[in-house]
Amino acid sequence: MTETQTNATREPVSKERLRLWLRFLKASRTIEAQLRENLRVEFASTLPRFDVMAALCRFEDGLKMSQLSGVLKVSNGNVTGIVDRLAEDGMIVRVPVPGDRRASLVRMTNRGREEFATQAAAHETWINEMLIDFSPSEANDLAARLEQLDANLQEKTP
Amino acid sequence: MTETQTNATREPVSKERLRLWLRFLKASRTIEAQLRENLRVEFASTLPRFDVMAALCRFEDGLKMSQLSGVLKVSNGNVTGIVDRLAEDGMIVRVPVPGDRRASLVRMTNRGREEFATQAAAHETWINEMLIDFSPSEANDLAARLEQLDANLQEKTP
DNA sequence: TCGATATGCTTTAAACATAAAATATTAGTG
DNA sequence: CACTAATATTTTATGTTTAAAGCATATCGA
Repeated sequence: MTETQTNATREPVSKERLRLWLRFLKASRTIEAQLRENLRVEFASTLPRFDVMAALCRFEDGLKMSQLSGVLKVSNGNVTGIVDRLAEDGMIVRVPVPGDRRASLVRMTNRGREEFATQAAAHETWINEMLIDFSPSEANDLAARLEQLDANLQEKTP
Repeated sequence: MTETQTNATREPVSKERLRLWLRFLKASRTIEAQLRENLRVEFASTLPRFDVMAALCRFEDGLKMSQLSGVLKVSNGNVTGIVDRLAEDGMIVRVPVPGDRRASLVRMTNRGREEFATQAAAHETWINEMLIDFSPSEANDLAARLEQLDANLQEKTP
């Protein structure tokens, strides 16, 4: 059975969707590259570090390593290294979990929260400048659309 | 001068744009992760390998290493390794350039073209399924919008 | 309780990524 | 023709990322 036949039994393939993905990916990479550069130059930091701090700031009670890698969609082993370095820099701490000697909670320190507040403000400004040609309401609409997309994708691959 | 003052002299920061970026990034990562997984499972390959083959298929006459890294926007040294592995697998070949003993053209082999055709068809199907809740015309509109965004971003940072 | 299995995390191996140095070749200039 | 600069690529050093293997600990059913 060929691909063409497989598709024919389902639904015609839309070239438009492929095109959308290619544009999507390109824009995403352009913005990410700029953010990386900005973080490196302004704060001697990286996007993964920023992401980890952002996640931990959203969850005041801390997150377990596995939860963290789940939230960030990054591999388990990867998180270990990033957390190691952030802990060395005093931004976060590992706290033992009372009932479970395998796990540890990762939480922000006060110093980390302070530092992140500064970085987050700058980050917001950078994004705002890069996406300046989206009006707030257009941004809102598109954000909602993307949230719906991601929700659908998540439920396809749990 | 503080960040806040800088913003005040320009334009109020839009929370909506930040939200848009966060959704954008999340969806992008979800899709990319799925593509990586699919390429790994179905074809024992990776996204960078796919990207190189896609670029070489677009340029039938082959590309020099430096052109390839330019098209893909990755560093020169990086391409060397990916091309080495693809060449080992017989997907591509390095051809000496007649007038210039420094350079070599990288081109697809027939086997590589065949293999890529299979992978590209699968790739298109995966994307089509993941973006199924975008109608072709909505996909078209959004793709155009993103192309415009990326063009604006490029001209900001040449 | 005990053995199997699941969970939480770290370590490891391979691929990928960048920047900078090294190598080789070519082109231009006096 | 020699000297310099430019070009094309690879190598090296360093670091990131993922998948999978490896420990340690927990949980659950017989």
